[in-house]
Formats: sequence, C-alpha cells, structure tokens
Amino acid sequence: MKRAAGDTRGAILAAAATEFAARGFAGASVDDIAAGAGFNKAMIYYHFESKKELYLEIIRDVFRFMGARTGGIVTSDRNPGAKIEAFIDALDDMAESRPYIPPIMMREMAEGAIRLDAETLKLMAGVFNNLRLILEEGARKGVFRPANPVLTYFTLVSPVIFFRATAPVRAALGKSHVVDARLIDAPAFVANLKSAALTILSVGASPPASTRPARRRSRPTRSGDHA
Amino acid sequence: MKRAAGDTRGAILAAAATEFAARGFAGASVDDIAAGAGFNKAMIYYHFESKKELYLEIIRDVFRFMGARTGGIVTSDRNPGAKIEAFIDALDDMAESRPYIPPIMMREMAEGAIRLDAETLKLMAGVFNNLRLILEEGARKGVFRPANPVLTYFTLVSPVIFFRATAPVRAALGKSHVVDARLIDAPAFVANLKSAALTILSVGASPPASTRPARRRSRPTRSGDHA
DNA sequence: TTAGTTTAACTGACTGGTTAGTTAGCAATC
DNA sequence: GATTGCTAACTAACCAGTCAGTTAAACTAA
Repeated sequence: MKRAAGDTRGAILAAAATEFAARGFAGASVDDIAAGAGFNKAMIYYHFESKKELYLEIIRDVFRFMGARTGGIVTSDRNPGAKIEAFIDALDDMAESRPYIPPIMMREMAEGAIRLDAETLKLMAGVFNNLRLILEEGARKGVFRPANPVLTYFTLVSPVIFFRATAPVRAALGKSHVVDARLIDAPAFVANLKSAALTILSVGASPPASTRPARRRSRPTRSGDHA
Repeated sequence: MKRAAGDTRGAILAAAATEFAARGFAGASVDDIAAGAGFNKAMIYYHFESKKELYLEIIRDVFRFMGARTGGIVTSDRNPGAKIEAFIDALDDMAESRPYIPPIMMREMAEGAIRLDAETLKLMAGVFNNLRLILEEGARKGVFRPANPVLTYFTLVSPVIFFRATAPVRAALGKSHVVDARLIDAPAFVANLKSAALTILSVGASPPASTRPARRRSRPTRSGDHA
C-alpha cells in the first residue's frame, strides 16, 4: 500500500497544520498528527527532521507564497491605492485558503517568534518589504502621506489575522451570552479594512483635532515616530 | 519561614502569568511556575484547584479591572470622541501594566477560547458592552456614524494586543535582518490608533471611492453587514 | 508563664500517564 | 537485491496532580 512520497508529505503537512492551529506547538502531539494523516508517528520522522522542522515548513510555505504574490502586486501597473487594496486581498485570500495560518501566527507572535529561524525570518521580511515599496511609491507619487511602514504593516496584518483567528470566539460570545455579536462576514470586514486603510493613508485625510497633540498621561517618550 | 497567604498567592499568580505568557498554557509547567514563585509545586495545588483555574484567575482579573475602568469611562461626562480615546488609553495602560496579558489573550483567541468558562466570558462581554454604549451614545448625538460594535471592538483591541505582543518579533526583525524596522514607541502608536479610530468613526469621514462598491473576486456572501 | 493543641503554610517523593524521538525490521516496487 | 515507504514497539524524559508528613505560628487552658 505504498503511496507517492509527495502525497504522504502533503498529508502530514495538512494534518500538522490542523493540529498546530488547534493546539499550538507544545499542545499538538506528533502521534496525533500522524494519526490525522493516517500514518504511524515514525513516518513523520522519516519525512521530517523534527517536530520543529515540520512546523517551520508550514510557516515557510505561506511566506514564500505571500512573498511571490505581494511581489507581483508591487511590479503590477496598478496605482498605489489599488496596490494597497490588492495587498489586503492577498492577506485575506491567504487567511481563507490557509485557515490554519492565523492561529499559528498569532501564537508564534505571542511567543516572541522564538522558533523562527533565519531563513523563515527572511521570508517574512520579504513580504514586509513589498508593502514598504508600495508605501514609498505612493508617497513619491504624492497620493499617500508619508507612513511608517512598520506601523502600516501591523495595521493591515493584525486585523486580518485577528478577525480570522477569532471567528470561533465571536461565535461563542454571540451564541451563549448577552452580547449582540451579529456575525460579520469576511467580505464586509475586508471592505471595511480597505476603506479604513485608504482613509488613513490618503493625503487628503487629516487626523481629528482632539488627537493632534498626541499627548499621554504617563512618562515622557524617547523617540516619537508618527505613521 | 511562613509568609502571609496573600503574598504567596500573589507570587504564584505573578510567576504563572510570566510562564503562561512565555510558553502558553500547554507549554508552561506547573513545576516551573512553582520554582519561579520560590515554592514547591504542591503549594500551587494548596492555593489553586488546578493549573486551569490558576490560568483563568489571571484572565478574570484583567477583565474585572477593564470592566470597571471602561464602565467609568461610559458614565463620565466626556464627549463620545474623548470616551473612545479614553477607551484606547485604558487598553494600552492595561497592556503596559500587565504585559503578560497580550500574549496570553492572543493564544487564547487562537485556540478558540476553549478554556474560558461562563464567568470569564461574562466579564469579557462586560468590556465589549461598555464600548457599545459609547458607540451608541456617539451615534445618538450625531457625532459618530453608525458602526458595528463587534467590528469596532476588534479594530481597537487587536492593534493594541498585536502591537504589544509583537514587540519581541519587531525587535528581532529589526536587529538581525534587512528590515528597517525602526522601533516605534507606544505613545506614538496609541496616538496613531486614536487618530485612525476617530477618523473612521466620525460622521464627516467618507470612504474613498475605490472601496465603495465593496466588491470581491470570490464567492458571493450571505449577510453583508458594514461597520 | 508555660505546656499542650490546633491549624495554616509548606515540602519531598511519588504515581500514572503522556511525549518526542529511535530502532529494527517488513513489504512492495524497480 | 536494493531502495523506498512504512510500522510496532521501544526508551528516556517529562508532566499534572496526590499524599504523607514537617514546621512554625496562633490559640487555649492551667
């Protein structure tokens, strides 16, 4: 009953993604992943070096994919605003086609990315740099005001990951409690995020008066750096 | 060498918060928590029912605190815009004074809130309801356009949690890689978030033309619900 | 004042169960 | 007959939770 090696590897990766998303790296057991893929645990160590390498392979895959797709957006002939929208679409498509990624990335961020190696970090940096190129083009053409790319990156990425990853929690809150948490579908959410992003980035927009002095009640700051 | 019971309980809670934040519920070991607090593991079971109850106590505490603080904002005599700013300040203060909470909550969300019991969910719902009251007041007074409270809640909460929880990752990206991830300090981030939130909520703001039709390339949707 | 009693805070050592990773070997295909 | 895909059974370490027992302080009775 031998299969092609690629099939087996793919089955293991798929089962692992599900387990890691549901239980986290520490919570997922290699035995359960193997059972989910329909194999013995030893099969995982036949195809992968370790639990951690299996985990990293899942993360590397998504950043390779996102790096290529956002790279295509950068070099396309859209205007900068449309590129930002395409970037958000790319994020949301990724979250939809790889629903295990939002929970996995949330946990990885929470742990301080301790497991990510240099190769994986470089793939992450590639996606970030593509957004930066879009922002710089927009500023150069005078359609975006200057924006800090790090702030903007997290402003776009975090809502998508959060929205997708918290779907079960929102459902639980809406079902079992007083909260009127009407379910919001993904297209409405994405439209909302695009609108918000362009509102904030566009040159015309000016922040409301009450926030301009950017004052805080606690200790003074070292290096103010507005987006 | 006996201490007051409150001290011991507090030391265990503090050590547990650190461990849960760094390693997650599954990854944290009760032995390590006990060692961190300077006690034997059995001491934890003397003061707490189980590992899970210890964990929930940490989460309940923060939502009790946030419920009271945001409740005070709701009943204060500020205008709705200032209440939104105060709500964001409350979130950020919480994240600063309880730095273990962002990673813990990120993971809990990622896991679908499976560990949260009815009592804890009710405390969470209280904070959400306080934001909803502010939004409704703003809409009633004609200063906010109608906003979906769930979308708004996640639009405010997710950046704060993400920003705080990802500080180590941003530092790693900036230090060891090509990314020009200049560190952004929390006050600049909070000011940016306030500005963005008020821009989006205010009646004057209209979304840019390119997003108005809210079209998507994939399957049609069931229940559009704009914020 | 003190000897005796109770109680709360605390620990070392254990149990039963689980886990990541290994190894020796089987079976199908080329 | 050699290589590839695959497994049963193992090991060594770890982990949540238990328990019998210790210490020191607080209370009580004479």
